[in-house]
Amino acid sequence: MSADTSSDDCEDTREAIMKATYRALRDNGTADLTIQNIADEFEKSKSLLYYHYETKDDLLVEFLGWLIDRNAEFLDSDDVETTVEFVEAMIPPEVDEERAGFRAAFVQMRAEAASDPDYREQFTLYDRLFRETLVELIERDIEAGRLRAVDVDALADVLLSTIDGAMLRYATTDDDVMPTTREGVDRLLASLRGDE
Amino acid sequence: MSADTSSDDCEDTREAIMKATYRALRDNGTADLTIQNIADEFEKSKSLLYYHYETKDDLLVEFLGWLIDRNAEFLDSDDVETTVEFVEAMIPPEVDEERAGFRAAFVQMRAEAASDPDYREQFTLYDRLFRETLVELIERDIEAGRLRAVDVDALADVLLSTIDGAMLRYATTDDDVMPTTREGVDRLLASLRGDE
DNA sequence: CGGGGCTGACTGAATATTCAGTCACCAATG
DNA sequence: CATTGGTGACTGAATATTCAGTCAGCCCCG
Repeated sequence: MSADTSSDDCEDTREAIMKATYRALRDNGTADLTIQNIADEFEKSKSLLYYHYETKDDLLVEFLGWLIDRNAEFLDSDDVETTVEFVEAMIPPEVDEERAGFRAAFVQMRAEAASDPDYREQFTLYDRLFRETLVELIERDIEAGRLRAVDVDALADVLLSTIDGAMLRYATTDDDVMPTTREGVDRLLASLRGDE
Repeated sequence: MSADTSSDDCEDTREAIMKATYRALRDNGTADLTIQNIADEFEKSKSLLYYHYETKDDLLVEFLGWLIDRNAEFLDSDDVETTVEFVEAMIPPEVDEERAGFRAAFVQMRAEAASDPDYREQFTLYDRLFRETLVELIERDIEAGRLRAVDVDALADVLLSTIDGAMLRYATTDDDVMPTTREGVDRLLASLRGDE
């Protein structure tokens, strides 16, 4: 009987704060991700951030979860049934401005994990989840005869590393590395199809 | 007749500052990379940092170049003659504590490039250099018959993305993704050897 | 009229940056 | 040789600035 879809000011505001944080991160980078910069992207006041979150760290922890969830959505929205579709969802052919900003934000948060244990834990879970998903897809492809029998773990790790690497390179260089990388992965997977 | 190997206080000091910055970054992360933390890793005084560099940003820009040069050295030190050796140099089998710290530092600097144009420019050049190197190695392998004829650009991009992705995942998760990724790449390259 | 959502002005601590001055060393000069 | 002046490396203390976090109180809706 609880009103789930009612106008929940609190949740709406928190969601708006997440979006503001996202914009501030995307445009300014982690180095300048200040409470003030977040507030500037937010329609309401800086003080309100402290009404909804204890500290800046609190806010950022929640934001990291939010960002990771958003990334996972790229897999659900398209229904991904095969390894090729997984790759296609993560290294899409078309240039998408919004997604470019998203990758910039994601990469910067992820790099923090190199020195922050809490972040690292989150990204470890994220990495395992994606890896497991990929392993299942590969196994299903092999069973269905869409893929030659291969070392599933090794292939999953290569694909995941390639996807993450393409994202890193895309976010941190001026060259568009996505199309060529994608073509290479396609050829690689094609060569692994059932033509023993 | 100019003394090239003379004791050059200035250059020695600047090198010491680079090393101190490296240690501060590796241990504290970009978020806590303060002038004070750098000074703590440095045997001389904090003021001296400002004697040798205009601002913190100045220092960091020089540091980025230094770090990138250091990374390139991994290729020169081992003499890399084939694609396989390139991969081996970038995804080495043995666990190396020092190199782990180096990767952590490198990834954190690189992520900054997502929002800082100066950093981005540096990493664009870095990426192109590595890509060119890889292209030449692949072409040489094909000519020598060590590799089947393939789309050189596509293969180079896949390998580079995989290497960068392995580094990112290694630096930001608790799982050691290197061995499995490396095995996968080895299998991939093996399947591309001259057995048409 | 009471309480939740919200604000602007403010504060203290952290941090970057400056600066006056020390010290070792060198070169020229009487 | 002894003195003088000059210079570059360096320091400690002071200053300027940024930034997370606080607080007293407003507004509006039930």
